[in-house]
Amino acid sequence: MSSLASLKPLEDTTIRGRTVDQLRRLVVTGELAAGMRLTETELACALGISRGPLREAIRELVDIGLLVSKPYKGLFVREITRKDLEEIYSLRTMLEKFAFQEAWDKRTPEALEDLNSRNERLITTIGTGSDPFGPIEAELHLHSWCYELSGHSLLLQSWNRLKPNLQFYFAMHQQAHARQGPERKSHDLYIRLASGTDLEAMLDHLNDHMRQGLETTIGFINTA
Amino acid sequence: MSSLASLKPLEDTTIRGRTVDQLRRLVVTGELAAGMRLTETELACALGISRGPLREAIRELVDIGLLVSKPYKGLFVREITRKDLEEIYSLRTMLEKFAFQEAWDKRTPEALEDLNSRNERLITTIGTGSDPFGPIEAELHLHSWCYELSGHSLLLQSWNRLKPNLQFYFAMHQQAHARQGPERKSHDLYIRLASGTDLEAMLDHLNDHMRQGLETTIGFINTA
DNA sequence: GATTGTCGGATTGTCAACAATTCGGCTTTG
DNA sequence: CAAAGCCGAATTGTTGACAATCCGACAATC
Repeated sequence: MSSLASLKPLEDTTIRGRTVDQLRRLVVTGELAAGMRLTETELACALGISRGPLREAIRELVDIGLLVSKPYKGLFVREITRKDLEEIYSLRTMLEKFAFQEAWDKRTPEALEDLNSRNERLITTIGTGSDPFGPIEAELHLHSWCYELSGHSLLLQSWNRLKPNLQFYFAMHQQAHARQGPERKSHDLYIRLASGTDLEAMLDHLNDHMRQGLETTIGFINTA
Repeated sequence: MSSLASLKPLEDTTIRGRTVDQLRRLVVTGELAAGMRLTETELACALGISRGPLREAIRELVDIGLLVSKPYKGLFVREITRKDLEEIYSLRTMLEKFAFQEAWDKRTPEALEDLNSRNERLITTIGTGSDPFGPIEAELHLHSWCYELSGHSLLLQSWNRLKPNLQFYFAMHQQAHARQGPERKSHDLYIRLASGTDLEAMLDHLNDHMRQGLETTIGFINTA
């Protein structure tokens, strides 16, 4: 049983699946600069695939919001305005509060252990400065906890759609400020309240947590 | 200016766009029965198009949740379980409450007039029994008001993703019960509170409104 | 001088054929 | 008789070529 739990889902073998992953990575890491223009033919050539599966992959990223398609003009990497960011954060706040409400009574000891291990991983990852995007992923993985625990598949799906946009913005912000991502202490209270008995306090904290995240990162957006 | 405002966006000219529309219509009206098996080749043949654009259209509907794709086995029209329905309603309740919070201070006289006209249209549509799906669309159009008014594009997008699932279920339920869709009076209080000054009362009513909608329709689902 | 018409280049949209993968049942084997 | 291996049909995945569309700039016209 324990050996089965350590099994990781085998990597997507279809070209479309791999292309989605790769394009998403390229976008959220900023390797494809925001606003950059792409064309299907170029991309297909660069990736060494044909346009069929590429188009399907592109359409998925467009749907998520990472790419913007301007018909007959080209494909563009999304740019984030202040309004976009505010929308992302306000929707996220609401989703996460809902997730905690749904997950609250499902917090078994195992689940709380899982939460702690995610936090540990975040702390560890912040320590090692090798992969600059590791901490971002670790933080989002920590926050995914409540969504997964909620057992609400539609909610989890919404979160998974929102996540890449956050990832994208985090990386963009990190790059612009040359900073090392999330702080070590910023999630201590989050974990403590999430493990505690006061749901209302947790929900209140989420408002603060999110607002703080928004405010500390909103500075350098040009209010286009 | 007034003549320009009456212009409607010209219908999607791409095969993919039209296919998405048509497939969605077929699914939400129940013309393609829930659980029904489809194959790309069959569909492409029946629609008179090739598999390229069809695949892209399919993928969009799969993403929304109207179709489920079982690789190498076929494509299936989604089936709705009791849990699905509860998830749809709980998420919708949360989204709509949020929408009203965001839209509350934006309720201009014009906006309220718009709301009333949507309600009028719903009442009218219920009267004429020609198109059995008219009332469903009219009701969803009424509920779209708060999302559109909120100015929150991400929120509106979430609603637009959820909507077809509701539509699908409404039609399914209506067909099973041979009923004429929404009641005339069921939205009176909704409109009155939405036009009023007590946001809290509106939010409370949304809880009731949704729970009622869920309870009156949950009966015939086989709890698979 | 501003509006309308036209043309070339670029991009996306579409198609039909081909390749790869999977599943279910049958056979084989111990 | 149970379990593993194998085979063929069905389905999706992929490709490269072709067609339709759109944009921007330049020319023509009023």
